[in-house]
Amino acid sequence: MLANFGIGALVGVSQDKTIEPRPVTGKLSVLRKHPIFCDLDVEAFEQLGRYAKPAMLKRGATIFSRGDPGNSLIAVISGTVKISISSPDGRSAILNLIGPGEIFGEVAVLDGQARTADAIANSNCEIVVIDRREFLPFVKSQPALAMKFIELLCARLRWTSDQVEEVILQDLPGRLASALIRLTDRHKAAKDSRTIAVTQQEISEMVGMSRESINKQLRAWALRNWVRLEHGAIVVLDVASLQEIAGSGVDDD
Amino acid sequence: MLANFGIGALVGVSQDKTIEPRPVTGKLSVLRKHPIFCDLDVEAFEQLGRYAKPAMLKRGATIFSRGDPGNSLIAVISGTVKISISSPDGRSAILNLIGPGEIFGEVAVLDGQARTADAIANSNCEIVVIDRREFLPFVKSQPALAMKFIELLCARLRWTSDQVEEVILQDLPGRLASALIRLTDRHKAAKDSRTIAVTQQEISEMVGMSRESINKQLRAWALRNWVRLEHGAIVVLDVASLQEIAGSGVDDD
DNA sequence: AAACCCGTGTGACCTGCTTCACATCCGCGC
DNA sequence: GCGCGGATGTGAAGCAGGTCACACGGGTTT
Repeated sequence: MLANFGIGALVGVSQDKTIEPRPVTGKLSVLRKHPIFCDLDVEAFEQLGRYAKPAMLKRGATIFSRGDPGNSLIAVISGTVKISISSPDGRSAILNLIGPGEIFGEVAVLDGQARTADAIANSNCEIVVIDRREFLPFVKSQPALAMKFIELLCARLRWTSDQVEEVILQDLPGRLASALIRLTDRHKAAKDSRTIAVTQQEISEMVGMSRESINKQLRAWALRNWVRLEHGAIVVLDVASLQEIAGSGVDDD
Repeated sequence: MLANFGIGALVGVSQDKTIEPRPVTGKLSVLRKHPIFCDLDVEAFEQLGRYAKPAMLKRGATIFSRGDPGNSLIAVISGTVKISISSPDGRSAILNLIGPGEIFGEVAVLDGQARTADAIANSNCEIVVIDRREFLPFVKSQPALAMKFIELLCARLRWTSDQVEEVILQDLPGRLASALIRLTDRHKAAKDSRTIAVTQQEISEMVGMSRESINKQLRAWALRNWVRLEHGAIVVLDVASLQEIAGSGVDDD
């Protein structure tokens, strides 16, 4: 049962001595670059490392579900995690994709409320979990950290507001273009900034439109060499043209 | 000129000046209840009062526009302010309505980036403006305040995520029902919790659908006594039924 | 009271997107 | 290599909701 990969597995990982040759710090080095932690002094970061419980997840594993108590902050070491919500009738929407070196689940940890969305491993993943009871005092002991979190939350808020704006004001081409641009921006740290490793199904769920419609639009753009379609990935060739579409409701085609 | 609608009238305090012995602090008392400020000690709050520059606005006045530098935090004393965005082709979307005792514009102040939306007085308003250069140091001098802002940002994030969810997953009845419920929740402090003082045009912009469609749906519900429609207001009569619609994509009608 | 303006109410038509129903392609396990 | 499942490609048909074009009503300005 997949449920085993859930909270139980995550929280209880402390006892694994076999998997862990070096202390957690090795894996955690990806996190060192994250804006939240980059300014932390060495001792504090190692302290954090002691709180972090590592876990491996198989694709499809549930990390937490909407309504769960927000007991932990999660950082992704490798793989990607999908933050999504789903309606009773089976439709689902992807709110965010979290990649290596990023963290998620901070809202519920910080305000103590229930999780508002589901977190599911989108590929095989390596993550670390930090318990709320250890993390909150830690934040309070590091005054600068609180400001960092404020910045993080502001960034999230901007990202989410952008989504609202797109979905309400723009039509299919506009939304799709905006989404592609946001995704290239996000991954610009990666080697090939223009290649976005997502399926069309995933894009459709991020944008809130049907997979078929997305495919047709992408295809139209592929003919004009604005994008190139690959298996499980989209390569953005002409950012400027997409920005044109995203910026104003002007019709293309 | 309508401008001398008078502070007294707006604040809801009687015109006679006897009620208002002290200047700014009196107006600011509305803010004292706000979660951000309620735990502040007296001196700190008065300090804040000294930073606050009061202003009167006529309906339709622009407080800031998207792209402006985020120089100030604004608190509403009386009236309501509309946070919205608009596309080049004239369509516009309302992200939030800010009422008396609430604050807005904190994101840009906290992260130093540009404003992502427009703020416009939705009625004649009395506001106070706090400059970023005074406010940021103040926040840092009050450690508890940073945590308060974290909570505020979390709440905003939840509000905005809810919006994304609604807009992506739900159809017209669902979105409308959700919006009405959220609005009744917000105003439950007011005298009549079930009366929402918004026009149908405004609702349509919050929900991202046409005014006509909204009207037809509301009318259908009015026949069933789920709501009552008034001039510039909607009275929610049967919250449970609306929750039913909002909760699952089940079709009504 | 007449003239406005703004919010509301309502129908007829139009369209962008969904749904459905497929065919195809690619990668991967056996 | 063969088969299977997930990802992609594509057309036909339907419908939710948008757009347009009105009419009404009530409140406030002149």
